[in-house]
Amino acid sequence: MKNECIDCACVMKSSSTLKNCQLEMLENNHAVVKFRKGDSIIKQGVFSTNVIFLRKGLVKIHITGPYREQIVRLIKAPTYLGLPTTLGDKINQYSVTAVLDSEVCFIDIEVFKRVLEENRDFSSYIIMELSKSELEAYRRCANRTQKQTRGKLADVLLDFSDTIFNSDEFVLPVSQSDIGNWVDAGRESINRVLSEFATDGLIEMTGRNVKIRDKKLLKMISQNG
DNA sequence: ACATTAACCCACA
DNA sequence: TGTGGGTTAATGT
Repeated sequence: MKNECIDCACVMKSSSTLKNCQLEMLENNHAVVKFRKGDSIIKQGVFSTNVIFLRKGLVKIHITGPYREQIVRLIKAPTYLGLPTTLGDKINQYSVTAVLDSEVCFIDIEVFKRVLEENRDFSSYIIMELSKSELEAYRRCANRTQKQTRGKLADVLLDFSDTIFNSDEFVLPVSQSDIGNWVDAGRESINRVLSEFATDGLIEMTGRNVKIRDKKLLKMISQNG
């Protein structure tokens, strides 16, 4: 068989525990697809029979609420996508859109389930991931309702810096109105607070280029709301 | 909400 | 292949 899946992060962190026949099963039932930024990877409301593994890139998960589009989270490779929506319901409960150019691997749900059944380590790894993700969602939920915009925006900037880009200097991958939809604020508040941060010397901003100048203070703002 | 700017597409040379 | 114009989305106030 090709060794695409062995090197592929599809089986990341569990490759050692997957038996050859299981790898082969994945190998014969997957498809690698590239997406340009802005492309839709999963559409809310559509029937789905695939689990998706994000190999490269950055995506946003979002749902259309009663009033507007709500961005739930940004998530970078490598990670599984669409587990809750594919295992929990036949119809996708949310959308996933590429924020940067991305590469994903589609895996048939039945094959995925079979590997889950056959491989304990793999299943517990998946449960761990889902649990972490749920805890993260709870934390964000509390933050979103209780923090003020400056605190939430500080969170976002720190998230970009520490988790997503691992750098104090980065290019905002999403528009300001997207950030607004994400942290539950209007785009003009985002804009206002961003320039406020800039004049206060917390960050430097040219267009979408951001350089973090005072991370300690930013963390303070993040903690104190 | 309005003014300005940047990005994009398309026709045309 | 490059340029002008027109349109739309993003941004700043």
